Amino acid sequence: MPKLVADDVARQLRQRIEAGEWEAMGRMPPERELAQDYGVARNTMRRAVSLLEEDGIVSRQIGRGTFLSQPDANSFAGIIGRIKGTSPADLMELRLLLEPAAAAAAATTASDAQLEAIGLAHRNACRATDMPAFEDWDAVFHQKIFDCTRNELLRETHNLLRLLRNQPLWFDMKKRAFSEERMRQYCAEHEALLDALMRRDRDAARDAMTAHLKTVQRNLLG
Amino acid sequence: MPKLVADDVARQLRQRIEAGEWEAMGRMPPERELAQDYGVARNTMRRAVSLLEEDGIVSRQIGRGTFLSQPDANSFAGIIGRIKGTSPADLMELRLLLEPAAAAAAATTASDAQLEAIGLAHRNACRATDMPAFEDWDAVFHQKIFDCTRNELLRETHNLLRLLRNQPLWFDMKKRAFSEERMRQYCAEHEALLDALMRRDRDAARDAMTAHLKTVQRNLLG
DNA sequence: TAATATTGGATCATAATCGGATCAATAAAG
DNA sequence: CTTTATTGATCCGATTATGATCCAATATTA
Repeated sequence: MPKLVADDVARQLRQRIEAGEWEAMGRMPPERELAQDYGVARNTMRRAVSLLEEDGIVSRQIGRGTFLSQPDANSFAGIIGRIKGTSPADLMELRLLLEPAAAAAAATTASDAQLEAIGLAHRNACRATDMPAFEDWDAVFHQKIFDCTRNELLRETHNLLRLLRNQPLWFDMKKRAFSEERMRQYCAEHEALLDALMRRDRDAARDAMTAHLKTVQRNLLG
Repeated sequence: MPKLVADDVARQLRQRIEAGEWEAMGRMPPERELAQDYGVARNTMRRAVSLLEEDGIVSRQIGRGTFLSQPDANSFAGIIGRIKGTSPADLMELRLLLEPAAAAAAATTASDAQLEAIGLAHRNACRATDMPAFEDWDAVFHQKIFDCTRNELLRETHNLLRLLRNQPLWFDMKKRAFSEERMRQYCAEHEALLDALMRRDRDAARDAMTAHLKTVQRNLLG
């Protein structure tokens, strides 16, 4: 019956997956078991699952099983595992969402002592001569801005992104993109940002951070 | 039996650790004992504990035992630990940063199939009669919008926030704030958002999401 | 201090499970 | 009849769980 039983089975499986049926365990039952449940031959079930695989909904591994492409959406560990593989482009996009907002908040909520800490990190970064030293102080600079935020979750989210940037792959990338000239540019942009913060100018701080991150984005990703 | 017993056991152990079961003594029972408790071979239990070790949750020492490692400021585990204690107010603030941007992105990048999935979640949410059912479909609705985003990190960050909202304390809060009228209002706002998405109107989608989240914020926090 | 027990680390052979692949037989549709 | 999809069967290779045994480091006890 060229009615494509496999297509039909695939559609039903897709629905069950989207309904979140096997989300908890992150994997589907074995093909042999599914075949029996649906009353079809394993070959047919194999074809049905292959369709799901072609759509990227599941991935199969010999000897292990068939796994949902979005495993452990419901566990912190699973999220962390997947977050570790994110691309620099994605990360910069998220920074552009969070950091300007943090800068704006900092402009109004920062204490004088916190502003001084930001200034110190800025001056130390400008004094740096090699890439690792600059990167360290740059990280402190951005971190201190988030510290001014009253939002603990925002701070921790930034912490998460900072950890990602410390992974080996990132280090190489930053090293390639580093140059004396760019470091001077970053310092100038930090300076402008710091000025805005000290003037308590929300909008200027937001704009300065946005401009700075776009520079970084351009340098890193072209 | 390749049923991934080790993964399963590891998940259960992780839960017991997070529940603070062995926090007092700072260490876990011996592998041999745990293996017997769970009715698995010691090799399997070893693999399960190894998974915890890889995540930095525990550390093992020959001849001494397996010890709980306290969350470090610069580890993913530490960040997660602190994130779990964040306040609803902080969380809503972060949602207001991320979700409007995601909605705007979705307006331009969503495929027709994805829009259909969002619509399906919306209709199901409107049909819901009790709070848990509505919450489930509401979660799917927002999730599907992030799925349209091309940014994996953004999706996972939203996953993280969604997980936070699933914690028991949040559940009580949402239950108190729930009412038929509010559910209808949410549905209307979802409708407006969905309209904007289908019109491919970035700005309208962003504004609709912002308006919706401000409503939620008002209802939840007063 | 010395002997013993406990605990994690490591390896091995065995068996079970699972996806991958192929083939001949059968049935349905053009 | 030709084409195509399904079936049922069989084998393969990869992965995993098990049970057993030994090693190495630490803790406990005599």
